[in-house]
Amino acid sequence: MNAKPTMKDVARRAGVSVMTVSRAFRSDASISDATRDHIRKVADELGYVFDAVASNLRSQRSGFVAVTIPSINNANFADTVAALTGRLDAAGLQVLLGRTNYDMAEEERLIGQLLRRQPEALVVTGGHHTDRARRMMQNAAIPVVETWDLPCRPLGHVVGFSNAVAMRLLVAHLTRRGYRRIAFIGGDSAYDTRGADRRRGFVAAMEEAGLDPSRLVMVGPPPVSMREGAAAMARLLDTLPDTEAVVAVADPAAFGALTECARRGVGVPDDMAIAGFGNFEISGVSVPALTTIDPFPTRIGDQAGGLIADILRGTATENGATLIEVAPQLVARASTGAG
Amino acid sequence: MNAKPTMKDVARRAGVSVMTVSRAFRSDASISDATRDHIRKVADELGYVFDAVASNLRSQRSGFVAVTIPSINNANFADTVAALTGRLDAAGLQVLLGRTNYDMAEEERLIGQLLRRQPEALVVTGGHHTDRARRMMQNAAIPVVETWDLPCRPLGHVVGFSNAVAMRLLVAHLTRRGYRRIAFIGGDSAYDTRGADRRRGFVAAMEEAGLDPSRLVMVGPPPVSMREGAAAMARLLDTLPDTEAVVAVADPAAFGALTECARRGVGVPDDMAIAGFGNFEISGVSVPALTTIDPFPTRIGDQAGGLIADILRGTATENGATLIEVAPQLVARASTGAG
DNA sequence: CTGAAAGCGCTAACAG
DNA sequence: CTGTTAGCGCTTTCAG
Repeated sequence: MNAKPTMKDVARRAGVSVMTVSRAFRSDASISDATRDHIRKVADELGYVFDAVASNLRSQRSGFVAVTIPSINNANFADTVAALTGRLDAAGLQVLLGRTNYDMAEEERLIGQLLRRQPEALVVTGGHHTDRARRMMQNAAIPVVETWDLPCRPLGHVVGFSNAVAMRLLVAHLTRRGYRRIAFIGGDSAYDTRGADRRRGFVAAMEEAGLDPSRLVMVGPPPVSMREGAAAMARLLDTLPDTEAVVAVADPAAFGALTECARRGVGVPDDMAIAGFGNFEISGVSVPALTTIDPFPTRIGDQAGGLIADILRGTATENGATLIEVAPQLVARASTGAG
Repeated sequence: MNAKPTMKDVARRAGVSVMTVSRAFRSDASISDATRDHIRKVADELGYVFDAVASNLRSQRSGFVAVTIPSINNANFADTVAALTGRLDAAGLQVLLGRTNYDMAEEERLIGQLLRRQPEALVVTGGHHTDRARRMMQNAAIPVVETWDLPCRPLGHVVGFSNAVAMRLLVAHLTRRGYRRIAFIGGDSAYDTRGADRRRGFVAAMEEAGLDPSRLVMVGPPPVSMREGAAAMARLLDTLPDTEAVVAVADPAAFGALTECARRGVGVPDDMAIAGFGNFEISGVSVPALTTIDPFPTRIGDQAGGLIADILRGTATENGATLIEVAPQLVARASTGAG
């Protein structure tokens, strides 16, 4: 065995032309079953591996969909990517995944890298981007889908929800249950734009309810870890001990806060109510279970994937930009006295 | 603006040859700084995007490293991928990630898909593969690294540890602290090969200690969720109430077991000791904190990434296969009466 | 340091 | 249903 066999080698050995071999490796092409089976068998014997790089260049179709997420290790984004991958896989498309680490500058760099691979569509998490990143995406002349947000200035398609509105659901739930002195635990707003949106939503909802929105505990850059959630709760209990309820930017932080209460013998929800965001697995299992918001990550991925598959297949109208709102839902549980 | 500009367009506009433009987009090529700056500026004005597909075909270097992991949403694998990505990124390589869903048949399919993209190296999680997958990887004539395991028949390089030996650390820790009736909570062994290795390691260690290794609670296919961990603990408390300690196949399941004890008023560690695997964030934050094994996922990713970067750069010896053992470590905490 | 010619492996477009 | 011709956009190779 010398160099890697190409279609030419398969063609020679199978006694057909290269073009026929090419057809044997595609699903739609018109070719007799007998010929296809024969060619495939010969290819297997030779250890032939189809060269997608050459195929992509000639056909000007990469089969890639570039996807950026803030973090790989986050159940919400992972669920979206899983659903998205499933939909795209069914359409013969492959996800090219990049992680921004909650950093717009890194997102810009990443998008530049990904676009070199000639993706057929681009899915980004969030609606905040650097100007250069916006320009690159617009110039790319491919469908762009922003997710997990409802951007003010959409680049193209949108599959998401308003993070601010989601927080209102939480504040409304807490005020309905009689909580007044409500605090917010979040990350450094300079980085996590979705987290900042949630904080703004919290503040706005508190103001509308005529409550003091100034109980804000900000920790380091996102994601806010369980440990940071615990530390934030410790700070809160030390400095604002009359706080009645806490909303955390996400469930892991909320769980951390819960553990701090457990360590200090602060009863949840009797002495302190706690709510999170994301409906992570832990929020349903912890004792007590955590009230949270379900943003339906799988639905987001399904919708985005379906949209892209339709557009690339030419099925979609593609008249302007699609806006698919996936409405988040309150999940009321014991940590706020519900359930 | 018509079609997407190519190097030819940039070359014409910059008054140089295509070759010079090509050089302007690489770091090593010999070209004057003035020319490079000029070309880059022209390219920016034109909105030129380097076409990696064409570059790959001609140079026969894709810049891809294919990586398979069982699940995206798992802190351990995510940490390995993050570290790996960091190392490879520094070497100008891009990760092409695929998820096997803990399924060897899916792994086989995925590897076939990934190899068509002409990756320069392949990193797989685990040392168990279908025969066809093994053959594909061997025929690919690229460096293969198996991780998170110490395979009996390595395909090439290995960066990992013995899952069985890791369980011995846990059993030794528990017996040292006086626990005798120790149970194991794990997933359906037909699927999760690493989980099955851990179960075997548990059984072997129990036998060596002269203890009964038959307290096994197997739940569904992996990953074992928190909820399944809780259900398994419930079953255990109902059917084998004299059990003194539990080892779970991974931390989430261990945490689920812990919550079931909390719901039932079973004291941990006084009435029941619990240990997990993976040193996930939750094991350090839960109340009580969970004893676990740290498999050093970041170290695995760093080592695998460094190895590949060295090999592809031609720095590595590449005489045969490298074996890098990353020894896992016991993290003793309150859930087994330690810490 | 810069340029001209050739071709990577495959498929679009057409012809039969 | 199968074959022929040309060429995707870049880089290797060689020459200046």
